[in-house]
Amino acid sequence: MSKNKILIVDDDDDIRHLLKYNLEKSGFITNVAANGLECLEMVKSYNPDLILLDVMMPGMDGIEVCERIKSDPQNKNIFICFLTARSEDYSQIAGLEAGGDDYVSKPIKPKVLVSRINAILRRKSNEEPKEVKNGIQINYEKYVVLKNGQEVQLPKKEFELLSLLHSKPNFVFRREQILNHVWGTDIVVGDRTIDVHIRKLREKLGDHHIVTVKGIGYKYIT
Amino acid sequence: MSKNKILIVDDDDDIRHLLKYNLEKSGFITNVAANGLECLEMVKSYNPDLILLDVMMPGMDGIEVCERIKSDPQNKNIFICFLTARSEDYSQIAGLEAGGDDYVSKPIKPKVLVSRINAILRRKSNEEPKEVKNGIQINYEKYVVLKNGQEVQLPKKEFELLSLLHSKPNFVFRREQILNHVWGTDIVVGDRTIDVHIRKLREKLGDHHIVTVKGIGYKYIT
DNA sequence: TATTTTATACACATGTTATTCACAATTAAT
DNA sequence: ATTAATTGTGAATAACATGTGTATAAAATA
Repeated sequence: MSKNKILIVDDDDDIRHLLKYNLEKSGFITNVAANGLECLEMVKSYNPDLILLDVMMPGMDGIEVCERIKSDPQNKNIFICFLTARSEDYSQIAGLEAGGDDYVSKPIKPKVLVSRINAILRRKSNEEPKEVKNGIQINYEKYVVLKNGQEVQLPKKEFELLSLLHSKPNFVFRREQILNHVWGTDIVVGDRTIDVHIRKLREKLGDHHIVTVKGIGYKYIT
Repeated sequence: MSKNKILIVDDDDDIRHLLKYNLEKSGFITNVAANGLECLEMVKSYNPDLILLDVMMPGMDGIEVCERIKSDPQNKNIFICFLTARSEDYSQIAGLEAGGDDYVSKPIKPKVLVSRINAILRRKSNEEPKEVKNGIQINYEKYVVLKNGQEVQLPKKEFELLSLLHSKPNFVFRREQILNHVWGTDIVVGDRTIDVHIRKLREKLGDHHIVTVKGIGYKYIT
């Protein structure tokens, strides 16, 4: 795999340098642009694999830039990751609709960013649709579950619980393991909490997906 | 059994030392790597039995490291245990799909970690002879017994009892040994308890697998 | 703040599993 | 063959784990 080229687009000088420094340290090839127009030009000349795109910029904002890039089919395999301030909730949604592939909230933690970038690039290389297991498919980006193609919105805990079981079908997760991952090692919840969430999942997805292994835990079966 | 070699991979210095200290105190041989690349090299030179692998690392993240390791069939019996923060994206837990065998959530409690590691290594030593013995095969992950390919769900005690006998075919386990393994040294049960469980196993699996050795105990025959 | 949704708690119902026990059957040794 | 020790068996019960209805707390949302 050749090294991945990343284009950093932000009007803030410090942020550009911070990101450039960290990403190069992590083995990426980078280039920078200070505004939307520069960015559009760089896309042609530099041909990046991924663009880190600030949403809020003077002149053309990130969303518009994204739309313009994505409107050219030639750029369809350039991934775009928005950089957003935590407060700008709207831009996140709008941005993803505009064709963004992910977003990272400021303040940016380099470690988080790198790992997120790796995730995006991994997704790129996979590209294959997520596996459907026993009629259930999980979309981590949208945070929804697809049951026979139908979107089902699950509350956070239920989603996480299902994700966990679904991630390794037929593997029996011990209650302790489930607790550690969905609730965390320090948080203490009652004995019946897992059961209740399992019940809700069964109500929503049907009884035949999650099997109880008495004395041990639960498993998602295929 | 020779001591088990554990490779600790984390970019955080403190965590590396904490883990190294605790694991060595518990009798493991350890070595450390600070990032994915180092890890890959250590895999070749150090040949660990188990890798504790941080998921979120700058540069190559844990999942990618895992994928690379597992892609080499030579490494198929190296166990990988992820270290994950609870907050991390669940798509990352899909690391289990990447071939991870288990995971531990941060913050890491040394005792929990050690016991988890022991469990993994035990599983390893059990799993290696994944052999079908006299038509019966045991799958520890799924917690099921395969009788001529048919899955049979056994209650916990029965499963453990069968596992024990099955682990050493034709070896006669004394009743006292069985008691220690399945029930533990402190728990006291009546004389007939073992017999009753043996009976249930025979009912479910057929009479010709477990043989009574009068005055001594039982054995699983092949 | 009011309202709705989500998460947890808890008591109890239910079903399963583990254990006990009295006695029958088997075995090995005398 | 008789005996003593040991194991098998059926049925009862204890112990336990999980499911469920409902209440309440906490969090998210309007």
